[in-house]
Amino acid sequence: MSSKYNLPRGTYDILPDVSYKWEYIINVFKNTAKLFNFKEIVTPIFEEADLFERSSGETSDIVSKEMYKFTDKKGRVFALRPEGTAPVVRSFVENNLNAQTGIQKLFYTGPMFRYDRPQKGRYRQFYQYGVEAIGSNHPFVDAEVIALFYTFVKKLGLTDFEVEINSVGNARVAERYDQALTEYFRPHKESLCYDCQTRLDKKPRRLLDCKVKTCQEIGKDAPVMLDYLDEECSSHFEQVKKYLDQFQVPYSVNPKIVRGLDYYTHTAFEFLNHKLGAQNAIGAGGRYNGLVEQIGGKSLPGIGFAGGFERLLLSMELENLFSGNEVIPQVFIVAIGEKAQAQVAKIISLLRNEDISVEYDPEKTSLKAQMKAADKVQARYAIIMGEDELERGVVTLKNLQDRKQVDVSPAELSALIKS
RNA sequence: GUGGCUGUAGUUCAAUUGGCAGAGCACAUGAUUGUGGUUCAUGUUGUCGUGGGUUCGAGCCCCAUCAGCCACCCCA
Repeated sequence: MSSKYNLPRGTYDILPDVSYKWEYIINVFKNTAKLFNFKEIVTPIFEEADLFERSSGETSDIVSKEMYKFTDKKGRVFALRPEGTAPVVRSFVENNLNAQTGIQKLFYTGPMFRYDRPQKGRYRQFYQYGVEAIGSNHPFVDAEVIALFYTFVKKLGLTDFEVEINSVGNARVAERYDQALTEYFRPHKESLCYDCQTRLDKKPRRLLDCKVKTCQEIGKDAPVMLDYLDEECSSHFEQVKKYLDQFQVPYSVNPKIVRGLDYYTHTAFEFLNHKLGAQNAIGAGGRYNGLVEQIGGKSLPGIGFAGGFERLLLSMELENLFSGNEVIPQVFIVAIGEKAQAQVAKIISLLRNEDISVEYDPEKTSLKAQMKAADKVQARYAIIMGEDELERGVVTLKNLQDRKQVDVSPAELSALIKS
Protein backbone atom coordinates (compact mmCIF):
# COMPACT_ATOMS: atom_id res chain seq x y z
CA MET A 1 0.00 0.00 0.00
CA SER A 2 2.67 2.46 0.95
CA SER A 3 5.35 1.55 -1.53
CA LYS A 4 8.14 4.02 -2.13
CA TYR A 5 7.37 4.44 -5.83
CA ASN A 6 4.08 4.49 -7.69
CA LEU A 7 3.42 3.95 -11.33
CA PRO A 8 2.77 7.04 -13.44
CA ARG A 9 -0.76 8.30 -13.79
CA GLY A 10 -2.76 6.60 -16.51
CA THR A 11 -0.47 3.58 -16.71
CA TYR A 12 -0.97 0.12 -15.28
CA ASP A 13 0.90 -3.07 -14.62
CA ILE A 14 -0.23 -6.20 -16.38
CA LEU A 15 -0.07 -8.62 -13.47
CA PRO A 16 0.14 -12.42 -13.70
CA ASP A 17 -3.58 -12.88 -13.12
CA VAL A 18 -4.36 -11.07 -16.38
CA SER A 19 -1.20 -11.34 -18.44
CA TYR A 20 -2.29 -14.67 -19.87
CA LYS A 21 -5.42 -12.97 -21.20
CA TRP A 22 -3.30 -10.38 -22.98
CA GLU A 23 -1.14 -13.06 -24.48
CA TYR A 24 -4.25 -14.83 -25.72
CA ILE A 25 -5.76 -11.75 -27.38
CA ILE A 26 -2.46 -10.78 -29.00
CA ASN A 27 -2.05 -14.28 -30.39
CA VAL A 28 -5.56 -14.32 -31.83
CA PHE A 29 -4.87 -10.97 -33.48
CA LYS A 30 -1.55 -12.07 -34.96
CA ASN A 31 -3.01 -15.33 -36.24
CA THR A 32 -5.96 -13.56 -37.82
CA ALA A 33 -3.69 -11.06 -39.55
CA LYS A 34 -1.57 -13.92 -40.87
CA LEU A 35 -4.71 -15.66 -42.12
CA PHE A 36 -5.20 -12.60 -44.35
CA ASN A 37 -1.51 -12.69 -45.31
CA PHE A 38 -0.53 -9.55 -43.41
CA LYS A 39 3.09 -9.47 -42.18
CA GLU A 40 4.27 -8.03 -38.90
CA ILE A 41 6.15 -4.76 -38.76
CA VAL A 42 7.76 -3.33 -35.61
CA THR A 43 8.70 0.33 -35.40
CA PRO A 44 10.24 2.35 -32.52
CA ILE A 45 7.99 3.75 -29.83
CA PHE A 46 9.35 7.25 -30.48
CA GLU A 47 9.72 9.16 -33.70
CA GLU A 48 10.44 12.70 -34.82
CA ALA A 49 7.61 14.77 -33.39
CA ASP A 50 7.13 16.44 -36.74
CA LEU A 51 5.99 13.13 -38.29
CA PHE A 52 2.88 13.17 -36.11
CA GLU A 53 2.36 16.91 -36.17
CA ARG A 54 2.23 17.02 -39.95
CA SER A 55 0.26 13.82 -40.58
CA SER A 56 -2.35 13.92 -37.82
CA GLY A 57 -3.05 17.62 -38.15
CA GLU A 58 -1.76 20.38 -35.92
CA THR A 59 -5.23 21.31 -34.74
CA SER A 60 -6.02 17.82 -33.47
CA ASP A 61 -5.88 17.48 -29.69
CA ILE A 62 -3.56 14.54 -30.11
CA VAL A 63 -0.77 16.76 -31.37
CA SER A 64 -1.68 20.05 -29.76
CA LYS A 65 -2.25 18.80 -26.21
CA GLU A 66 -1.62 15.11 -25.79
CA MET A 67 1.81 14.31 -27.18
CA TYR A 68 4.66 13.22 -24.95
CA LYS A 69 7.25 15.42 -26.63
CA PHE A 70 10.86 15.63 -25.57
CA THR A 71 14.20 16.89 -26.75
CA ASP A 72 17.20 14.58 -26.70
CA LYS A 73 20.77 15.50 -25.82
CA LYS A 74 21.49 16.80 -29.30
CA GLY A 75 18.37 18.94 -29.42
CA ARG A 76 16.32 16.65 -31.69
CA VAL A 77 12.62 16.85 -30.98
CA PHE A 78 10.95 13.46 -30.58
CA ALA A 79 7.57 12.24 -29.43
CA LEU A 80 6.36 8.97 -27.96
CA ARG A 81 4.08 7.68 -30.67
CA PRO A 82 0.43 8.65 -30.12
CA GLU A 83 -0.74 6.37 -32.95
CA GLY A 84 0.59 3.69 -35.21
CA THR A 85 -0.20 4.60 -38.81
CA ALA A 86 2.27 7.45 -39.37
CA PRO A 87 5.27 5.40 -38.15
CA VAL A 88 4.33 2.45 -40.38
CA VAL A 89 3.99 4.74 -43.38
CA ARG A 90 7.30 6.40 -42.47
CA SER A 91 8.97 3.00 -42.43
CA PHE A 92 7.25 1.99 -45.67
CA VAL A 93 8.63 5.08 -47.40
CA GLU A 94 12.06 5.02 -45.78
CA ASN A 95 12.66 1.34 -46.58
CA ASN A 96 11.23 1.52 -50.08
CA LEU A 97 8.72 -1.21 -49.38
CA ASN A 98 6.73 0.00 -52.38
CA ALA A 99 9.50 -1.32 -54.60
CA GLN A 100 8.26 -4.81 -53.78
CA THR A 101 5.53 -6.22 -55.93
CA GLY A 102 1.92 -5.85 -54.98
CA ILE A 103 0.15 -4.38 -52.03
CA GLN A 104 2.05 -4.15 -48.75
CA LYS A 105 -0.08 -5.70 -46.03
CA LEU A 106 1.35 -4.96 -42.60
CA PHE A 107 0.24 -5.43 -39.00
CA TYR A 108 1.61 -4.23 -35.68
CA THR A 109 0.96 -4.28 -31.95
CA GLY A 110 2.46 -2.20 -29.20
CA PRO A 111 2.12 0.66 -26.74
CA MET A 112 0.93 4.14 -27.73
CA PHE A 113 1.06 7.26 -25.58
CA ARG A 114 -1.35 10.13 -25.12
CA TYR A 115 -1.48 12.62 -22.29
CA ASP A 116 -5.22 12.26 -21.66
CA ARG A 117 -7.13 12.32 -18.42
CA PRO A 118 -7.61 8.63 -17.61
CA GLN A 119 -11.08 7.13 -17.58
CA LYS A 120 -12.72 3.83 -18.38
CA GLY A 121 -11.03 2.32 -21.42
CA ARG A 122 -8.58 5.24 -21.73
CA TYR A 123 -5.00 5.31 -20.51
CA ARG A 124 -1.88 7.36 -21.07
CA GLN A 125 0.04 4.31 -22.16
CA PHE A 126 -2.25 1.97 -24.01
CA TYR A 127 -1.73 -1.01 -26.26
CA GLN A 128 -2.95 -1.00 -29.81
CA TYR A 129 -3.20 -3.55 -32.56
CA GLY A 130 -3.50 -2.36 -36.13
CA VAL A 131 -3.07 -3.16 -39.80
CA GLU A 132 -2.14 -1.08 -42.83
CA ALA A 133 -2.61 -2.08 -46.48
CA ILE A 134 -0.65 0.27 -48.71
CA GLY A 135 -0.58 0.44 -52.48
CA SER A 136 -4.13 -0.11 -53.68
CA ASN A 137 -7.24 1.96 -53.95
CA HIS A 138 -9.33 -1.06 -54.85
CA PRO A 139 -12.54 -1.25 -52.79
CA PHE A 140 -11.84 -4.94 -52.28
CA VAL A 141 -8.97 -3.95 -50.01
CA ASP A 142 -11.22 -1.67 -47.93
CA ALA A 143 -13.59 -4.57 -47.42
CA GLU A 144 -10.79 -7.01 -46.73
CA VAL A 145 -9.37 -4.82 -43.97
CA ILE A 146 -12.78 -4.50 -42.36
CA ALA A 147 -13.33 -8.24 -42.76
CA LEU A 148 -10.00 -8.90 -41.04
CA PHE A 149 -11.12 -6.85 -38.06
CA TYR A 150 -14.48 -8.59 -38.04
CA THR A 151 -12.87 -12.04 -38.18
CA PHE A 152 -10.53 -11.11 -35.33
CA VAL A 153 -13.34 -9.95 -33.06
CA LYS A 154 -15.46 -13.00 -33.88
CA LYS A 155 -12.54 -15.31 -33.13
CA LEU A 156 -12.34 -13.78 -29.67
CA GLY A 157 -15.96 -14.81 -29.24
CA LEU A 158 -17.38 -11.30 -28.95
CA THR A 159 -20.99 -10.73 -29.93
CA ASP A 160 -21.77 -7.35 -28.34
CA PHE A 161 -20.44 -5.06 -31.04
CA GLU A 162 -21.57 -3.22 -34.13
CA VAL A 163 -19.84 -2.28 -37.34
CA GLU A 164 -20.53 1.17 -38.74
CA ILE A 165 -19.16 2.52 -41.99
CA ASN A 166 -19.15 5.83 -43.80
CA SER A 167 -17.34 7.64 -46.55
CA VAL A 168 -15.65 10.90 -45.75
CA GLY A 169 -14.83 11.52 -49.41
CA ASN A 170 -11.64 13.05 -50.69
CA ALA A 171 -10.07 16.38 -49.70
CA ARG A 172 -12.13 18.35 -52.21
CA VAL A 173 -15.40 16.77 -51.10
CA ALA A 174 -14.54 17.23 -47.43
CA GLU A 175 -13.85 20.91 -47.94
CA ARG A 176 -17.17 21.50 -49.71
CA TYR A 177 -18.97 19.57 -47.01
CA ASP A 178 -17.29 21.47 -44.16
CA GLN A 179 -18.33 24.70 -45.86
CA ALA A 180 -21.92 23.53 -46.12
CA LEU A 181 -21.91 22.50 -42.47
CA THR A 182 -20.47 25.82 -41.37
CA GLU A 183 -23.11 27.68 -43.35
CA TYR A 184 -25.82 25.50 -41.83
CA PHE A 185 -24.70 25.92 -38.23
CA ARG A 186 -23.50 29.52 -38.26
CA PRO A 187 -26.98 31.11 -37.85
CA HIS A 188 -27.47 28.92 -34.74
CA LYS A 189 -24.08 29.70 -33.26
CA GLU A 190 -25.50 31.44 -30.17
CA SER A 191 -27.61 28.37 -29.29
CA LEU A 192 -24.76 25.88 -29.56
CA CYS A 193 -22.85 24.66 -26.53
CA TYR A 194 -19.51 26.25 -25.72
CA ASP A 195 -17.50 23.37 -27.20
CA CYS A 196 -19.49 23.39 -30.41
CA GLN A 197 -18.92 27.07 -30.92
CA THR A 198 -15.20 26.43 -31.16
CA ARG A 199 -15.79 23.27 -33.22
CA LEU A 200 -17.65 25.39 -35.74
CA ASP A 201 -14.43 27.12 -36.74
CA LYS A 202 -12.01 24.27 -36.14
CA LYS A 203 -13.73 21.02 -37.13
CA PRO A 204 -17.37 21.49 -38.12
CA ARG A 205 -17.88 17.74 -38.60
CA ARG A 206 -17.34 17.25 -34.87
CA LEU A 207 -20.59 19.12 -34.29
CA LEU A 208 -22.45 16.09 -35.57
CA ASP A 209 -21.52 13.83 -32.67
CA CYS A 210 -21.92 16.36 -29.87
CA LYS A 211 -23.72 14.87 -26.88
CA VAL A 212 -25.61 18.03 -25.87
CA LYS A 213 -29.30 17.71 -26.67
CA THR A 214 -29.79 21.20 -28.07
CA CYS A 215 -26.83 20.73 -30.41
CA GLN A 216 -28.26 17.40 -31.60
CA GLU A 217 -31.60 19.07 -32.15
CA ILE A 218 -30.04 21.85 -34.21
CA GLY A 219 -28.02 19.30 -36.19
CA LYS A 220 -31.03 17.15 -37.02
CA ASP A 221 -31.44 18.56 -40.51
CA ALA A 222 -27.77 19.28 -41.16
CA PRO A 223 -26.37 18.36 -44.55
CA VAL A 224 -25.29 14.72 -44.84
CA MET A 225 -21.79 13.83 -45.99
CA LEU A 226 -22.97 11.10 -48.32
CA ASP A 227 -24.96 13.64 -50.37
CA TYR A 228 -21.78 15.55 -51.06
CA LEU A 229 -19.76 12.66 -52.44
CA ASP A 230 -18.74 12.99 -56.04
CA GLU A 231 -19.25 10.19 -58.58
CA GLU A 232 -15.89 8.54 -57.89
CA CYS A 233 -16.30 8.60 -54.10
CA SER A 234 -19.81 7.22 -54.05
CA SER A 235 -19.12 4.44 -56.52
CA HIS A 236 -16.10 3.42 -54.43
CA PHE A 237 -18.33 3.36 -51.36
CA GLU A 238 -20.94 1.25 -53.14
CA GLN A 239 -18.27 -1.25 -54.20
CA VAL A 240 -16.97 -1.49 -50.63
CA LYS A 241 -20.45 -2.35 -49.42
CA LYS A 242 -20.81 -5.08 -52.06
CA TYR A 243 -17.54 -6.70 -51.04
CA LEU A 244 -18.53 -6.48 -47.39
CA ASP A 245 -21.67 -8.41 -48.24
CA GLN A 246 -19.56 -11.07 -49.91
CA PHE A 247 -17.29 -11.24 -46.87
CA GLN A 248 -20.48 -11.61 -44.82
CA VAL A 249 -19.65 -8.70 -42.56
CA PRO A 250 -22.83 -7.20 -41.11
CA TYR A 251 -22.63 -3.41 -41.00
CA SER A 252 -24.72 -0.30 -40.94
CA VAL A 253 -24.04 3.01 -42.63
CA ASN A 254 -23.60 5.88 -40.21
CA PRO A 255 -23.13 9.14 -42.10
CA LYS A 256 -22.04 10.88 -38.91
CA ILE A 257 -18.82 8.95 -38.45
CA VAL A 258 -15.97 11.41 -38.20
CA ARG A 259 -12.32 10.51 -38.03
CA GLY A 260 -10.14 12.29 -35.52
CA LEU A 261 -7.02 12.47 -37.60
CA ASP A 262 -6.67 14.65 -40.68
CA TYR A 263 -5.30 12.09 -43.09
CA TYR A 264 -8.44 10.01 -43.56
CA THR A 265 -10.26 9.90 -46.92
CA HIS A 266 -13.07 7.81 -48.42
CA THR A 267 -13.96 4.76 -46.33
CA ALA A 268 -14.18 5.28 -42.56
CA PHE A 269 -15.39 2.66 -40.12
CA GLU A 270 -15.81 1.93 -36.44
CA PHE A 271 -16.37 -1.17 -34.35
CA LEU A 272 -18.42 -0.16 -31.32
CA ASN A 273 -19.36 -1.85 -28.07
CA HIS A 274 -22.05 0.25 -26.44
CA LYS A 275 -21.70 -1.58 -23.14
CA LEU A 276 -18.24 -0.16 -22.56
CA GLY A 277 -19.26 3.33 -21.49
CA ALA A 278 -18.09 6.58 -23.00
CA GLN A 279 -15.01 5.13 -24.69
CA ASN A 280 -16.94 2.64 -26.75
CA ALA A 281 -14.85 2.15 -29.90
CA ILE A 282 -13.00 -1.17 -29.81
CA GLY A 283 -11.36 -0.22 -33.06
CA ALA A 284 -11.65 2.15 -35.96
CA GLY A 285 -9.95 3.03 -39.16
CA GLY A 286 -10.20 4.22 -42.70
CA ARG A 287 -8.53 5.04 -45.95
CA TYR A 288 -5.69 7.56 -46.17
CA ASN A 289 -4.96 8.16 -49.81
CA GLY A 290 -2.82 11.25 -49.36
CA LEU A 291 -0.70 10.20 -46.42
CA VAL A 292 2.11 8.30 -48.14
CA GLU A 293 2.85 11.22 -50.41
CA GLN A 294 2.62 13.66 -47.52
CA ILE A 295 5.21 11.66 -45.60
CA GLY A 296 7.54 11.82 -48.57
CA GLY A 297 6.76 8.74 -50.62
CA LYS A 298 5.10 8.26 -53.97
CA SER A 299 1.45 9.04 -54.34
CA LEU A 300 0.14 5.73 -53.03
CA PRO A 301 -3.23 4.99 -51.44
CA GLY A 302 -3.60 3.10 -48.19
CA ILE A 303 -6.12 1.89 -45.67
CA GLY A 304 -5.90 0.52 -42.13
CA PHE A 305 -7.37 0.32 -38.69
CA ALA A 306 -6.26 0.39 -35.08
CA GLY A 307 -7.85 -0.56 -31.80
CA GLY A 308 -7.05 -0.82 -28.13
CA PHE A 309 -6.44 -4.11 -26.39
CA GLU A 310 -7.77 -2.65 -23.13
CA ARG A 311 -11.25 -2.23 -24.55
CA LEU A 312 -11.22 -5.70 -26.07
CA LEU A 313 -10.26 -7.10 -22.71
CA LEU A 314 -13.10 -5.20 -21.04
CA SER A 315 -15.53 -6.42 -23.69
CA MET A 316 -14.40 -10.01 -23.29
CA GLU A 317 -14.73 -9.84 -19.53
CA LEU A 318 -18.26 -8.46 -19.91
CA GLU A 319 -19.10 -11.49 -22.03
CA ASN A 320 -17.22 -13.90 -19.75
CA LEU A 321 -14.97 -15.17 -22.50
CA PHE A 322 -11.99 -16.19 -20.42
CA SER A 323 -12.12 -19.70 -19.20
CA GLY A 324 -9.41 -22.28 -19.19
CA ASN A 325 -6.59 -20.51 -20.98
CA GLU A 326 -4.69 -19.73 -17.83
CA VAL A 327 -1.28 -21.36 -17.64
CA ILE A 328 -1.17 -24.11 -15.02
CA PRO A 329 1.60 -26.60 -14.27
CA GLN A 330 0.95 -30.21 -15.22
CA VAL A 331 2.81 -31.59 -12.25
CA PHE A 332 3.45 -30.53 -8.65
CA ILE A 333 6.30 -32.22 -6.84
CA VAL A 334 5.69 -33.18 -3.22
CA ALA A 335 8.94 -34.11 -1.46
CA ILE A 336 8.85 -35.33 2.14
CA GLY A 337 11.93 -35.55 4.29
CA GLU A 338 15.39 -34.15 3.81
CA LYS A 339 16.61 -37.03 1.65
CA ALA A 340 13.87 -36.59 -0.91
CA GLN A 341 14.12 -32.81 -0.85
CA ALA A 342 17.86 -33.04 -1.46
CA GLN A 343 17.40 -34.76 -4.81
CA VAL A 344 14.17 -33.28 -6.02
CA ALA A 345 15.81 -31.30 -8.82
CA LYS A 346 16.82 -34.52 -10.57
CA ILE A 347 13.27 -35.62 -11.20
CA ILE A 348 12.10 -32.08 -12.00
CA SER A 349 14.71 -31.73 -14.70
CA LEU A 350 13.86 -35.18 -16.08
CA LEU A 351 10.25 -34.09 -16.56
CA ARG A 352 11.01 -30.64 -17.92
CA ASN A 353 13.32 -32.18 -20.49
CA GLU A 354 10.23 -34.04 -21.68
CA ASP A 355 8.32 -30.73 -21.99
CA ILE A 356 6.22 -31.36 -18.92
CA SER A 357 5.67 -28.24 -16.82
CA VAL A 358 6.59 -28.76 -13.19
CA GLU A 359 6.17 -26.74 -10.02
CA TYR A 360 7.86 -27.35 -6.68
CA ASP A 361 7.87 -25.11 -3.62
CA PRO A 362 10.97 -25.63 -1.46
CA GLU A 363 9.53 -23.34 1.23
CA LYS A 364 6.78 -25.82 2.03
CA THR A 365 8.01 -28.95 3.80
CA SER A 366 5.02 -30.74 5.27
CA LEU A 367 3.09 -33.14 3.09
CA LYS A 368 -0.12 -31.33 3.81
CA ALA A 369 1.17 -27.90 2.88
CA GLN A 370 2.58 -29.24 -0.37
CA MET A 371 -0.63 -31.02 -1.30
CA LYS A 372 -2.56 -27.85 -0.62
CA ALA A 373 -0.20 -25.91 -2.83
CA ALA A 374 -0.61 -28.51 -5.59
CA ASP A 375 -4.35 -28.08 -5.40
CA LYS A 376 -4.08 -24.33 -5.42
CA VAL A 377 -2.08 -24.12 -8.62
CA GLN A 378 -4.55 -26.58 -10.17
CA ALA A 379 -1.84 -29.05 -11.13
CA ARG A 380 -3.17 -32.16 -12.84
CA TYR A 381 -0.76 -34.49 -11.07
CA ALA A 382 1.16 -34.62 -7.83
CA ILE A 383 4.33 -36.64 -7.69
CA ILE A 384 4.96 -37.73 -4.12
CA MET A 385 8.49 -38.65 -3.07
CA GLY A 386 9.08 -39.81 0.48
CA GLU A 387 11.23 -42.27 2.37
CA ASP A 388 9.06 -45.24 1.34
CA GLU A 389 9.37 -44.43 -2.32
CA LEU A 390 13.09 -43.67 -2.12
CA GLU A 391 13.77 -47.08 -0.60
CA ARG A 392 11.79 -48.83 -3.29
CA GLY A 393 13.21 -46.71 -6.12
CA VAL A 394 9.78 -45.41 -7.18
CA VAL A 395 7.62 -42.31 -6.88
CA THR A 396 3.89 -42.01 -6.30
CA LEU A 397 2.00 -40.44 -9.19
CA LYS A 398 -1.31 -39.08 -8.02
CA ASN A 399 -4.03 -37.82 -10.33
CA LEU A 400 -5.49 -34.86 -8.46
CA GLN A 401 -8.80 -35.00 -10.26
CA ASP A 402 -9.84 -38.62 -9.65
CA ARG A 403 -7.52 -38.99 -6.61
CA LYS A 404 -6.13 -42.29 -7.86
CA GLN A 405 -2.45 -42.96 -7.32
CA VAL A 406 0.11 -45.48 -8.53
CA ASP A 407 3.73 -46.26 -7.76
CA VAL A 408 5.93 -45.96 -10.82
CA SER A 409 9.62 -45.87 -11.61
CA PRO A 410 10.95 -42.46 -12.67
CA ALA A 411 11.59 -43.79 -16.16
CA GLU A 412 7.91 -44.46 -16.76
CA LEU A 413 6.72 -41.10 -15.46
CA SER A 414 6.68 -38.90 -18.54
CA ALA A 415 4.89 -41.44 -20.70
CA LEU A 416 2.16 -41.87 -18.08
CA ILE A 417 1.69 -38.11 -17.62
CA LYS A 418 1.46 -37.45 -21.32
CA SER A 419 -1.08 -40.22 -21.93
C1' G B 1 -7.65 21.06 -19.35
C1' U B 2 -13.03 20.89 -16.43
C1' G B 3 -16.56 18.51 -13.03
C1' G B 4 -18.56 14.64 -9.56
C1' C B 5 -17.48 10.47 -6.32
C1' U B 6 -13.71 7.73 -3.56
C1' G B 7 -8.74 6.48 -0.85
C1' U B 8 -8.88 2.13 6.26
C1' A B 9 -5.24 -5.23 6.74
C1' G B 10 -2.91 -9.06 0.94
C1' U B 11 -8.25 -8.11 -0.89
C1' U B 12 -13.58 -6.48 -0.43
C1' C B 13 -15.51 -3.25 2.86
C1' A B 14 -17.39 -1.57 8.23
C1' A B 15 -16.35 1.89 12.29
C1' U B 16 -23.00 5.58 15.48
C1' U B 17 -22.05 12.44 17.88
C1' G B 18 -14.80 13.61 17.06
C1' G B 19 -13.51 9.12 22.31
C1' C B 20 -9.51 1.68 22.76
C1' A B 21 -9.04 0.49 14.45
C1' G B 22 -13.03 -4.06 13.12
C1' A B 23 -15.47 -8.11 9.92
C1' G B 24 -15.83 -11.46 5.58
C1' C B 25 -12.54 -13.58 2.11
C1' A B 26 -7.39 -14.80 1.68
C1' C B 27 -3.12 -16.51 4.44
C1' A B 28 -0.75 -19.64 8.52
C1' U B 29 -1.15 -23.64 12.16
C1' G B 30 -3.87 -27.63 14.18
C1' A B 31 -8.04 -31.37 14.44
C1' U B 32 -5.56 -36.00 10.87
C1' U B 33 2.90 -38.55 13.09
C1' G B 34 2.62 -39.79 4.77
C1' U B 35 -2.21 -37.28 1.21
C1' G B 36 -5.35 -31.50 -1.46
C1' G B 37 -10.51 -29.23 -2.60
C1' U B 38 -15.53 -29.40 2.19
C1' U B 39 -15.81 -28.60 7.55
C1' C B 40 -14.34 -27.00 12.57
C1' A B 41 -10.85 -24.55 15.99
C1' U B 42 -6.93 -21.13 16.74
C1' G B 43 -3.78 -17.32 14.98
C1' U B 44 -1.06 -13.32 11.94
C1' U B 45 -1.71 -9.03 9.18
C1' G B 46 -2.47 -1.49 9.69
C1' U B 47 2.49 4.90 7.87
C1' C B 48 -6.32 4.91 8.32
C1' G B 49 -2.95 7.71 0.48
C1' U B 50 0.64 11.90 1.80
C1' G B 51 1.67 16.76 4.23
C1' G B 52 -0.15 20.50 7.26
C1' G B 53 -4.19 22.70 10.45
C1' U B 54 -8.34 22.78 14.31
C1' U B 55 -9.04 20.06 19.07
C1' C B 56 -7.76 17.74 25.68
C1' G B 57 -8.44 14.03 21.81
C1' A B 58 -8.96 13.18 14.42
C1' G B 59 -10.02 7.28 10.32
C1' C B 60 -14.06 11.05 10.95
C1' C B 61 -13.79 18.30 10.72
C1' C B 62 -10.68 22.19 7.58
C1' C B 63 -6.67 23.27 3.81
C1' A B 64 -3.19 21.44 0.36
C1' U B 65 -1.33 17.50 -2.45
C1' C B 66 -1.05 12.64 -4.84
C1' A B 67 -3.77 8.65 -6.73
C1' G B 68 -8.15 5.77 -8.35
C1' C B 69 -13.05 5.62 -10.56
C1' C B 70 -16.86 7.89 -13.70
C1' A B 71 -18.28 11.72 -16.96
C1' C B 72 -17.04 16.22 -20.05
C1' C B 73 -13.36 16.87 -23.65
C1' C B 74 -10.68 13.94 -27.02
C1' C B 75 -10.27 9.48 -29.45
C1' A B 76 -8.66 3.43 -30.57
